[in-house]
Amino acid sequence: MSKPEASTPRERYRAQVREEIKKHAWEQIASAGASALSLNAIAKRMGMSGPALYRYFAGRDELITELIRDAYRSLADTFRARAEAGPDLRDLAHALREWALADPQRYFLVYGTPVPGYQAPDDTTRIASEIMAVILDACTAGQVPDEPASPLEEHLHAHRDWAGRHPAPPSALRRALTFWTRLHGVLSLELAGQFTGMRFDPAHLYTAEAESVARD
Amino acid sequence: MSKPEASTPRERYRAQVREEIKKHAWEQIASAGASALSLNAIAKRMGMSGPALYRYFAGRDELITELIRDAYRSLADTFRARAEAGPDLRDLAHALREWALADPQRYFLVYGTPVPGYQAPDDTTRIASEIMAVILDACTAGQVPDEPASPLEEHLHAHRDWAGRHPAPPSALRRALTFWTRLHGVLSLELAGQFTGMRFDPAHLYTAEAESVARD
DNA sequence: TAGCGTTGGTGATACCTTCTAACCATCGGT
DNA sequence: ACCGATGGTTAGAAGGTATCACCAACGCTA
Repeated sequence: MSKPEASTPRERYRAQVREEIKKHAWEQIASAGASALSLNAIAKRMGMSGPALYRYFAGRDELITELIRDAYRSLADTFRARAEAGPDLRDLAHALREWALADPQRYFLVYGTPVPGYQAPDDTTRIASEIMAVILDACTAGQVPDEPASPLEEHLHAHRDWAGRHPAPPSALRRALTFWTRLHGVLSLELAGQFTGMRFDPAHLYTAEAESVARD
Repeated sequence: MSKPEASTPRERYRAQVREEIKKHAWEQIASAGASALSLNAIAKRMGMSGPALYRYFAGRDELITELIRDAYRSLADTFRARAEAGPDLRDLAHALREWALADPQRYFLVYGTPVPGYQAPDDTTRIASEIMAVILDACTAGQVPDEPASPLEEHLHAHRDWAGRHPAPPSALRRALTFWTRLHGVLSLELAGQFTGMRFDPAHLYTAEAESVARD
């Protein structure tokens, strides 16, 4: 999942055990949420007792941090993979939804409720901007160079540090952000179960929102 | 906050202690998130020891459920209060953002990451539909009776149980949902700190999204 | 091949949490 | 003045994180 190559057999064993720990952690998170993750329970399921896990992770926080990192990487990978088939916003939107529905708690680990004190590791921001670059590509692609910029677009263009060195016009900056926020809006509410009870199909709403960004 | 009137002095005292417990709970949630809520810590801060709180709440879950209920009621109240000044979507959007920024963790308690097993109490769905009714009012107000309905609007109209007996045309159903999802998309990402690092002002993006629903 | 440092695993322990059980005090109505 | 309902206490079970001291086993090196 992360580092397939290891030189010595010791390191290979270590990496393998770490992966097994993470595997059990994901199962536990998927079934009861991240807040219910228990190192003790993982250890028991792996046949070893309690404190052994501390040889592989400094503590619960470091394990969760590692899972967040993996989730980020996984999302970035699926985005990049999809983008290689052509920079289409609808495709990206569909890939995002597939990825989220495959494991809702994994989505929430990345985009869900944050713990007030917690600081995401700095390399996740690098992955986040990698994701944003793919979106910016797709937003820049099908667009005519420049129409007159709206006030919002002026503002975003004035603070475009987050776009890095990407040559996206102001309108693409705005479209990339609304792509992100609109899809997250529908998706997170759907995954949170806020639509259950209402009988409509969230997929239709989702594709309509994706369309609203693609055509404008 | 919830039941100001009580007959006997005993019940009055009980209600008062319950409110104080909730007050401390909110402080704790605001500073460390809902997952870090500790009944023991609350009891200590109130000068009484441990299990006394179980005379007032059956357990941690019931306390959190009560907080969620209060949060829902608070949001519905601010919505209704704002709606009495006239059914304007921009005003509602502004009221929502104010309410969310006042206490981000309270927002996440309502719309944030759900615990897989947990079931929201059924009376929250009643409050949720009350909120939705206000939005539907505002969406129906400034609208011409009927343009040709889009496929999404047809679908929503075919499954309009969630709108109750509200006389909203198909276009209003769609606008109400996108109002909800688009604003939640910007707001939740902002509150989660996903925009920190990017230097732009989320307020501009938020008002632009509110505008996008108001004008269409 | 013998030695030995590094590494992985163990049980004991401290300290936290939720929550139950048993006991006691106090309030308020009859 | 009595007595049940109510509120509060301590003790304790069960389970969590995390540290410590100890032990075994692996693998490199002399």
